Amino acid sequence: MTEQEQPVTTAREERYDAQRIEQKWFDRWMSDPSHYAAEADSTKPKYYVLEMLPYPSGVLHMGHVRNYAIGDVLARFMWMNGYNVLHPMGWDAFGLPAENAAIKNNTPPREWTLANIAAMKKQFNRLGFAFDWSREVTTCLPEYYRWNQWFFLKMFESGLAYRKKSRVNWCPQCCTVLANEQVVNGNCWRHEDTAVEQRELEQWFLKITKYADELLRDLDKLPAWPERVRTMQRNWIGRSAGTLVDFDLGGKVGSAGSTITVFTTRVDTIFGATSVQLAPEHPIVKDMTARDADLRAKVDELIAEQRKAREIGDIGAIEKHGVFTGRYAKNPYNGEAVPVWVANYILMDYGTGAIMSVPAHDERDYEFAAKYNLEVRLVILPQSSDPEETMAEPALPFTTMDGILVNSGAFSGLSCADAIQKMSALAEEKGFGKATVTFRLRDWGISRQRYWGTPIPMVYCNKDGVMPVAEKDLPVILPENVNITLTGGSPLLNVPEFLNTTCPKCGGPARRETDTMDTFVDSSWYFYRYADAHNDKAPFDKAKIAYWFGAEGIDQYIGGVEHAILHLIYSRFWTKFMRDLGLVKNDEPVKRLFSQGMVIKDGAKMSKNLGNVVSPDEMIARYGADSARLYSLFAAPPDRDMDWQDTGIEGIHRFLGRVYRFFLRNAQPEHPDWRKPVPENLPAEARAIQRKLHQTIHRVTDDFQGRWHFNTCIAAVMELLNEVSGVEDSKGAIPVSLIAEVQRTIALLLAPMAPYLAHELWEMIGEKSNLMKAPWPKYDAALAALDEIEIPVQVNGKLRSVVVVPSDATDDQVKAAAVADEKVRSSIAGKEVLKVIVVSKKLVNIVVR
RNA sequence: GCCCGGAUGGCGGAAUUGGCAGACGCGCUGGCCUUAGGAGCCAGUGGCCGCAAGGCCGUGCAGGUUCAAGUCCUGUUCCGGGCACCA
Repeated sequence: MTEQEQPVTTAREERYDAQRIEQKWFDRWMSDPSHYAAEADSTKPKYYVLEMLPYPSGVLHMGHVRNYAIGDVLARFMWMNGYNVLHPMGWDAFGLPAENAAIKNNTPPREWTLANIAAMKKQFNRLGFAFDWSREVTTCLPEYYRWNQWFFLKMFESGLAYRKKSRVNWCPQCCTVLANEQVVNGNCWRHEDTAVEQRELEQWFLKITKYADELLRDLDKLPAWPERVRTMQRNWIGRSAGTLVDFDLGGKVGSAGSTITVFTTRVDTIFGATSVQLAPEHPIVKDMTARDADLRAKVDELIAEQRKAREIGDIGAIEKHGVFTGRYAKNPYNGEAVPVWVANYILMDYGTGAIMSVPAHDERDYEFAAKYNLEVRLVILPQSSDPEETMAEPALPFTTMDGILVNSGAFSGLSCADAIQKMSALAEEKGFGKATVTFRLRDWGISRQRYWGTPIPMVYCNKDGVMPVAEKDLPVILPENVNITLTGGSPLLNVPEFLNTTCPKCGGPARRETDTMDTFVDSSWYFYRYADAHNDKAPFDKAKIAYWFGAEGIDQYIGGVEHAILHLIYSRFWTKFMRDLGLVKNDEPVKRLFSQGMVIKDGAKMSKNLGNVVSPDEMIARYGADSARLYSLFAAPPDRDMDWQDTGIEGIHRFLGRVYRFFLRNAQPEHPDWRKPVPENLPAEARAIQRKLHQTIHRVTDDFQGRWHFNTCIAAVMELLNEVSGVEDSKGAIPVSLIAEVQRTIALLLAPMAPYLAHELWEMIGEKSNLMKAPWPKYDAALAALDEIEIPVQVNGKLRSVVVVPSDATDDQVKAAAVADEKVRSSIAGKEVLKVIVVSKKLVNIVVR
């Protein structure tokens, strides 16, 4: 039998053996450590693509595979398009799980973490991710965290790092403090069923609020970020413009003075204020309760309620109530004395902890006033284009800004917006208030009472007080062989050789800070370190940052939306601080951000509890890394949640098998025509293949550059394969040179997504160059064009026929063909043709009656 | 309560600019090949009516704009996410 006549079988040698192929290329790639390294002094344009660094838990999950597959595809695509690509990877290696593991397995956190890193690195490499390991960053190593300490000292010098006693969120499971950002619905973000407690502790804070305005404003500089993320950050920063107004108590109550300053966004309603409401923890309340045990008991109850609600995480759930203090305060606008209350719905940590209560124009105040029978005084009436509505008695509470002031002295008749401006100006002029802006954003508390983190480089001297460690003495090394317990307080308190030190100023005995830094410090600037990972003189060299970051930062950052607030707002803050230090020129760290969706199975996020976890190792063992990667790209567009289906990856694996066999049977690199150009004037069958080929290049390239719908890229290659899979039956009609072009192109198009198989195919067709950096195929519009096009013909908007016309047919010719079509004629027979709409090259619609 | 997403066959999804709804894959059905099949190949596969040709219906729901709507507008339901006594 000749080769062509052999029956279609999958003999042993024809089977797509992913393990064999992948092992072969794995060995080759791993033998060259600089295989994926960015070029040092390149004349090529740079492209910095980054995926968020993982926590080294020791085991990769499918979410990782998906996240890093997306980044890897992009990096490889950019290489093929001639860019100098930086695609680094590192480890977010500090954090509590290492301590938990230490307790459980009696393994030191460092050992445990480094072993996990080694294991995960192996998995990453096995998946074929093109990471430049020469720039690997591991945040738990002193060569990295010394720069956390260095930045901390710089912040301390600039007054951005400060210490204060404050009420903090305390997770009893973690035995440490949490940042506001780490409290989710009143629970710990790591222990979703553990309520966060409130404690008073001395803490280090970073003054992120200094940049609140800029962090908000510069969101407008980030059009290539998902709108969702920008909105979340906007809400988190929570800018609110309003007015401060002093209400006079007519005499000192205690040390907190005789003035209650309220914050309001609606000073225009102040003539309707019928009480002042204080937060239970307001300092003036303390004064007022000092000699009134009865009042104190009631206030303590309010405090307890608030605390409880905060711990449950639903502060809105408690019923509003309060207590009258017996005192009155003077409204400076009309001189009226209004009663002062303490209420459980007033928060001490927003605004000034005091409000004016305007029941007629605020929902909460209305609810409160109704309960205690406080006066409701209407001072705004509606203004509407409808005269019926204008100045009519509105339903209460009337909270909109579209209104006119009444009963407001000299301000009556003004619009709300005008009144706010004029009344704020008056306050400033008379000295009883001013326009102001408050933020929801709080300073970032970074102290953690844990061992496995960056030591805060400060010491406490009895003589000199709080002193920074000298820069030359960095790093402050985290000691090893520490007994780790979760009993509250840092394990470092029990390490005398760490704890006891000398004062940098006087040389006398001093005690080290034992708190370590929040691990979000580590991830706030790690991506700069990749540009100069081994610098031991500075966090990085400015010139290298200037090259890789340019004016706008990382070209493409990819990660989960769960970091939309925490990591990304801290990183933006850190960049602005570094810019002010003169270290970087970019205002923002990340130009383009992409948030990929989660991996779901059986309708839920994969989790051990639900038992719906799919192990990447198992998938790789069964189908190979290419199939795992390709399926994670094929199952859904990358920004959407992806539903994992075990049969889906089988389908992808079958597809790769079909590709492999198509090459196996049709590659003839020794054929004299193999490298010749494809002849012109191809027979129809060959021409169809050539057209499909160029259409496919077009579709895939478009999707890679534009909307990143890798699922349709893969579908396009599948269609191409379906189109050409019949060539074996038509030997002769298809020129060898065209088969060669098809095979070269398929290898190139698959190279970013399924690198192992693509490299094997590239070799099978006799190519010697490095596929990883081979030029991306060019599409030829003329070759992709159709000779004839199908035009659907509708009658009254319903499809009735399809006519085939030459692709250069005029609208009139198309119309003529449509009207001449037999099916069309029979469906318009006996009816009056009102109109014929011809959409060029698209469609004909005949409107009849 | 406010702010973002989303809803398309049995399933994942496609339709990029208002112009043939269901590409591609899974699953299913039938066939081929095989000692065998968890391999491979071919064909069919939105629903309803019909032997067929063909017809009617169909993108969460109710309206609207248009020659033409999954796509635009108004309202609404459900699902997911974020924020939330924020003054």
